[in-house]
Amino acid sequence: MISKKAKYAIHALVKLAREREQGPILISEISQDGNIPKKFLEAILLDLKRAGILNSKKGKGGGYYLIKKPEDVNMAEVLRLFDGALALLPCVTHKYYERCEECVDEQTCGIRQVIQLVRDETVRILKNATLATILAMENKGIDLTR
Amino acid sequence: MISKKAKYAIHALVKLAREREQGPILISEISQDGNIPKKFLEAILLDLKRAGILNSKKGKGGGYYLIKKPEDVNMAEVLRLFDGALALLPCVTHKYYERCEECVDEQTCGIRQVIQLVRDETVRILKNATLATILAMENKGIDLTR
DNA sequence: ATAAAGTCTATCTGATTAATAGGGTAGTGG
DNA sequence: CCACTACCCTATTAATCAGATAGACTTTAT
Repeated sequence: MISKKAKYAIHALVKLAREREQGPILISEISQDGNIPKKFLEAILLDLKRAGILNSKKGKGGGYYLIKKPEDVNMAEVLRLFDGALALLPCVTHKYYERCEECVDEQTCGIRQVIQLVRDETVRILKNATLATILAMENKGIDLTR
Repeated sequence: MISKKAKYAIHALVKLAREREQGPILISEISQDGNIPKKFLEAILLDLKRAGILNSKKGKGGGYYLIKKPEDVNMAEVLRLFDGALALLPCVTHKYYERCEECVDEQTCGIRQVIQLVRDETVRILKNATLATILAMENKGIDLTR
């Protein structure tokens, strides 16, 4: 399961992408719109700013806005930012790699190979899922799951 | 990330499948073999017994043994048993379904659709990964990740 | 009977998640 | 230049869960 933090982040990003023509958007507006605790959201948006996805403007008429192009913000990046590795085991990640003590030979470990397959597919799908494709799906009412 | 409990469970199952011709295997042997805390492992094996995957025999010569065929025990089942839903969001699960408050229209929610895709692929791979296929991979030294 | 082995109940610690509070600081319009 | 707005920062908290441990109990083979 992804954390609420990541989920809130995605909702905020989708909103910011959808309304990116309208200038900076207030934290309080995003908060109300998405049922997200305001203070909690502040921290999330800050993280996204530090990650170079958003920027902010203070004072009257301020707020947050997207600086990356919607097609350049993918879900793999966002989930990694808030929840760390996407893989189900530390031994199949790059950045968060950790060896399993019980593993005699990592190269032939059957469990590891299965988890690796899952990870590869997950990353592939999440990298294809950008704010642009998400918006497109919502606009066109396409339902991929049917 | 999957819990240690699930990981321990898989390791124990693989061992029990590998050595299933040799009669019941002691908790303590599985424990030592896999660097798994014995008391912790006890609870895990009990869960697997209650789930109808293992059976046990008390007293001398006792221990745990597989009652399902290795090809009938898949990783989706095991992970669900210990970690609950495989999906990344509660709104795309069946058994653990929970609606997102912020979701206006679930049918067209772009985020949900992406997560649904990930879930479907994950389930597909994990259902194909049985104890039998894992053993086969280890025996033949096949490395799917290369 | 007795030793071997699984079963049950209870508890504990530490980490993490989610959230809240309250103030500090800095841009911006008038 | 000043007041307003809204971002920024620190600390704390409650709840939950993961992981692990302890000890007594029950069943079974010999």
